[in-house]
Amino acid sequence: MDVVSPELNSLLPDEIMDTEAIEEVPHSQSEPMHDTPVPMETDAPVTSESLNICSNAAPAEHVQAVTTASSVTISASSTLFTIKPALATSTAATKTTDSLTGTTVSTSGTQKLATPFAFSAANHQIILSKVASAQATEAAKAAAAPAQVIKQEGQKLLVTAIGKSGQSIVLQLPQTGSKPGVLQTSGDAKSQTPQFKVVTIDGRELKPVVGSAGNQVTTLQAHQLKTMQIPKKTPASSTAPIKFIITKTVNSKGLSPQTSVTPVIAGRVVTQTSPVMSPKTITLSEPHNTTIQSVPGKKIAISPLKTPSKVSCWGISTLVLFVFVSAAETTSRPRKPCNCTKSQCLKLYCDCFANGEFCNNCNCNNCFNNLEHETERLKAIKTCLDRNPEAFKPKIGKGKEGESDRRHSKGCNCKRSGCLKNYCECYEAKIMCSSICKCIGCKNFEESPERKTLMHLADAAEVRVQQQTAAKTKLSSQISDLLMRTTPIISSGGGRLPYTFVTKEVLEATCECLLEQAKRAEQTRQPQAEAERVILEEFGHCLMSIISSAGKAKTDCASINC
DNA sequence: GAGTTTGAAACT
DNA sequence: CAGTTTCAAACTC
Repeated sequence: MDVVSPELNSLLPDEIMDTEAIEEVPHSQSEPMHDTPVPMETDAPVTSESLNICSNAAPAEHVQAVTTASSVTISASSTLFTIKPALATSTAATKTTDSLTGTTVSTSGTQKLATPFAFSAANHQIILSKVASAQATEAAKAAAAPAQVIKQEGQKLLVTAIGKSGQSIVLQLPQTGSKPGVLQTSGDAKSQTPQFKVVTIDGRELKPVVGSAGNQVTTLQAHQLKTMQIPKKTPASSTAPIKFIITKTVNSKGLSPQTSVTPVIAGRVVTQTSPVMSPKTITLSEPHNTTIQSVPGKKIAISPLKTPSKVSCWGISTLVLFVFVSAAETTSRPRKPCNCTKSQCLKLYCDCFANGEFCNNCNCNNCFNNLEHETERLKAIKTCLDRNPEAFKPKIGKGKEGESDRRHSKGCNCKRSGCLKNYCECYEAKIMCSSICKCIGCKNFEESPERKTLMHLADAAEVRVQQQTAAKTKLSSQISDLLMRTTPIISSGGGRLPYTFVTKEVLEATCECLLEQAKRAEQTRQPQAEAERVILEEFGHCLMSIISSAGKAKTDCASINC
């Protein structure tokens, strides 16, 4: 379903609508852009910068963004970006390569990124990107082009864009489908301001949106989509945000309406650098006042793992912050706690770290995989990526044509397990070994009788577990029901069953009676059978007394209530 | 729960 | 790249 209105189509360049070829999308004609990969290095000065990441309530283990007073690490695909404030004095130059574009990001003191700044929420992804204009002017350079998604509420995404002098913003929603769509804000051609775009991916439907100038919140509807002119920046309003609410419609892949969504992240790309010669460099850093804003204590990490299937590449590479937003999703996919003892959870031995997540409720010792040790964590991430640029990519990917849909990206190397135990990463992922596996004595292939037997056993076990679970649920339900029916107290007009009178005192008295009978039987040297009989008989008397008392109490109560 | 086995990750 | 060591999870008892 195309969620973009014809009206919008006429307003925006066709390529924006092409969600199938987002990487090759040329720039708007009104906004001259480079149509070649952007050089990632530039000596252009940094004008200003701001990266602002916050989370309202995202579960710690799912929100992946790390920011500190000194740096922010963002990774896209296998790329690691370390973003430092403009005033950072570090001279340690680092380079990372964007596997998607093949370009290199260099850092030296100040991180310069010829990339858009992007982030995502849950399975849908939002990419905010700052796109440099080839003809950007000094005025444009000075003007910030910020935006940030503040949070998500149900089907709505609240996006804050800080107004920029003379900048026009067009918001366009993506087409549905599996490929990324584009939600773009573009700079005003006349003012030659840098472009600014917002991208959504994963085929999520977003209702076309538009915001009106001024500091207000607007729910944007498809028919409202239009070009918006942000008023000239004034000192008084320069920091005041213009807010948009992007309303997300539900599609087959969407979150359920009941999903309690928490957001997310706010990202802001404020400036770009060189206006003419190297307009593709963007500087990101943290704002002065805050890092994690909305919800203290909530962890935010930038995951090097959660990579989109495709990332916008408008002549520039893309930074993507993957953010998971749903508490419900968290509970539905709890991460197994790690038990690392020696790795400080900063090596790929640690599953949490390997999945780009913070340790949370783990059993690890000396854990550094947390916000308190973000410097070390960032360094460790970089080390891993230096060693293997695909270290954080999912190991289970799509196989070659003609092969299974899913296969291990590297293949396993099992020698003794026959690839039929969870030691084997293929088996653990419930996929069969493939031609790239180097395993010895593999039994994890389609026709393997051992594998079939194991599968049958596993299926049977699963059925058994399901049955047991169902039985437990039913029993629990029955108990609850029984308790509910016996809970009503006298004052409510209901009656108590006799056993509710079996208090501690009554039990003690009953036991004393039974013991007394036992003593008598022993003293009179009665046979054991006779002793048991009198004890049971006494027990019956006790029960009758309890029942009788209960009935009497009920009667008394009824008369009182009358 | 302790000890063993296993194979990926890390190291040389 | 190959061999070795380290590590944490899987497994066994």
